[in-house]
Amino acid sequence: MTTQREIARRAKTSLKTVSRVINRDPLVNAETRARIEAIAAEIGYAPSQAARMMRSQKSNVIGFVADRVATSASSIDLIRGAQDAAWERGKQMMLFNIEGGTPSQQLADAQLAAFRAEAVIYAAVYHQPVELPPSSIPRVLLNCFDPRGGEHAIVPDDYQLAATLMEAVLDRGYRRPVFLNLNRAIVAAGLRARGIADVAGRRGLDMTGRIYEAVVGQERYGVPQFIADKLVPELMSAVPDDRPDVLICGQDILAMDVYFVLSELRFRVGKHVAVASFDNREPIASLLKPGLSTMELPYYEMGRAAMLAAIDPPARPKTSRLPGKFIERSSL
Amino acid sequence: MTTQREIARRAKTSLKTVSRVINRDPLVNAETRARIEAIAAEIGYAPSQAARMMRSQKSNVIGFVADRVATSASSIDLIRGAQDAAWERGKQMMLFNIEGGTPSQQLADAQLAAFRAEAVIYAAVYHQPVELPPSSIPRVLLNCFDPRGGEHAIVPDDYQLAATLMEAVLDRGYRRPVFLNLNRAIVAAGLRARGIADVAGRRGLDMTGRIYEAVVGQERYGVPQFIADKLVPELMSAVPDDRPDVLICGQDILAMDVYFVLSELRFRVGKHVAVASFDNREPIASLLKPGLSTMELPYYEMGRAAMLAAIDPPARPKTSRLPGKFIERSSL
DNA sequence: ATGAAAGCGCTAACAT
DNA sequence: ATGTTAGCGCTTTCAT
Repeated sequence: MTTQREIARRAKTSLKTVSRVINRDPLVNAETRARIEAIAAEIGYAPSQAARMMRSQKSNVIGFVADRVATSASSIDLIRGAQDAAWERGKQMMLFNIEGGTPSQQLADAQLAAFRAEAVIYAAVYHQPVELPPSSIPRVLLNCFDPRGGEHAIVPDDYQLAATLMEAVLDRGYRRPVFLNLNRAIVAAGLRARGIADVAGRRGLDMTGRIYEAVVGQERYGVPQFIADKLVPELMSAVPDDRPDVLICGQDILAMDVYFVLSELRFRVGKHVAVASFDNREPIASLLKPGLSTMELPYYEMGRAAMLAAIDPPARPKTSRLPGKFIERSSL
Repeated sequence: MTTQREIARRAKTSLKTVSRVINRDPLVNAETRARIEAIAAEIGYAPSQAARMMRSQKSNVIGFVADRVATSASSIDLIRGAQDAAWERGKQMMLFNIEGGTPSQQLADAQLAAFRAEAVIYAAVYHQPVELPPSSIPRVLLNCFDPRGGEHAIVPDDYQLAATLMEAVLDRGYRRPVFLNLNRAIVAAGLRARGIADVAGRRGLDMTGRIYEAVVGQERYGVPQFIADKLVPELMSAVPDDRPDVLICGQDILAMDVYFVLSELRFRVGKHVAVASFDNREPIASLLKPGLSTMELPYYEMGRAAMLAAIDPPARPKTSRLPGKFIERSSL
């Protein structure tokens, strides 16, 4: 590999002048600059990040520790958002996939320390509280938060997502919505139930007894245990005037399950009963027939926000809640 | 950050001895070692990767350039496989997501050069030929290959995948299979057609006129254009004795589409007609009712193989074809 | 506008 | 078994 010293030798100038040119310092004679740039290009000079890190004591590295995230499809967008933001700000993101346990956690920490990472983003698979051991470098929690509120966190605004979706549902004239919610243990479930109930209440609709826990566990590949095959037939067996006119599902893959159960029962989605959901998990959402109307979770934007917060840490820890977007297809 | 010098000062020993302890060089007195290790732990010493890189002229960094891969769900497994293998071998993988074009490609190259990456893995979204500009560092192509054969490549063995699937189909007694293949422009399509036709021929079945191109384009989120809604009704309108008894789909999301079309036509999958496919794309494959029998693409193993090849480059470029695994569910 | 010198933290090479 | 010296490639500091 060629060095600045080599360029200086060829350009018959000093090391420092070469350094200035490489670092775009304007205080260099235009002609000298041109000559140096030509030589650098010719010999294929590439600055050594290691030497820079060492001398400047700045690594420009931000760690991204993904707790099982890299296994989960939706969270690629978290990674992409963070990567893109890092790139724009001239930072190098370093990705670590850990499996919950402390052993891999510690290995990741050691690597991050060795690279003198300036900050770490810790991302979880689903919106949840986490209690992490204290960290010596700035940390941003992504899709999770410190229940004691001591850390900067970026999470989806599940209350807003549910409220927005409920408004869309009611705007379209549905009056007998049922919400097939996530597992109660999941933070999002509580926030969404409130968002839905609040909007309903404001519109003179009582959701009491219309919110069910339909997603029981969380499994590999994000395929949890659903109870749609028991619950949906029950709900749909009511007389037409009591029967739900729309099934709001806590996640797209539950909606997919619901589609199958409904089809089994000879109900046609979008005709006999509407379906709406949360995630906009592609390709499922657009491949279902009819296409699934669903709230898109702001994962890409969350990834970006986390990276920006990691690069310029806010003065005091705060939690940012990012809104989701309603994606309209024909199931609603 | 503390340094080895600081440890040496406290331990009243030399820098080099500390270096030996940190690097697990056995030629150190056990007592000295213990003392140094205690001090290191106490002051929270972490070696500087930058200094190591610089002095040893070894970066231990392997680049992973993902051409739109990080957008695509299935290819997370490529990344996980590579990451895990890198980890085991003490290497740090550096992930770059590029968008096909040369501008981001060049930025990634510059970063990799700056970090003095020892090798690069170049991964494509689907099995395809690629012609890349020559690279100064060892390169491994993942899920793609150099048509001139000049580069090391890791690809799925699409011929084997199709042959294995076809054997499973015929073993189960199906005699009127139809193959809804991928777009002809896709390398996998040709290999699979041959695999299926060869196995059929060996079993006295002629696939002529039974292989269709049912996946037309390749789009965002891996949702291409399907022609199942035209083709399947046509195929299924034949008299029962001429009608396909199994539809083999080129990918799981096409299979999902086929499920919907069949349901529309009042055919029940697994009862009136079987379905099989390629990908094992979760959660779709296990969420479909009945569950989809499908050939799992060996992405995780491919990622691993690519990383191992990147770390220990083979003497001469070769193409490794990795076999897939039949995942049995009840659609077949 | 340019340059000289020092040194970031570590390990290779060579003593002792 | 331990220590000394030098230097990796760069940027900081301080001259000129």
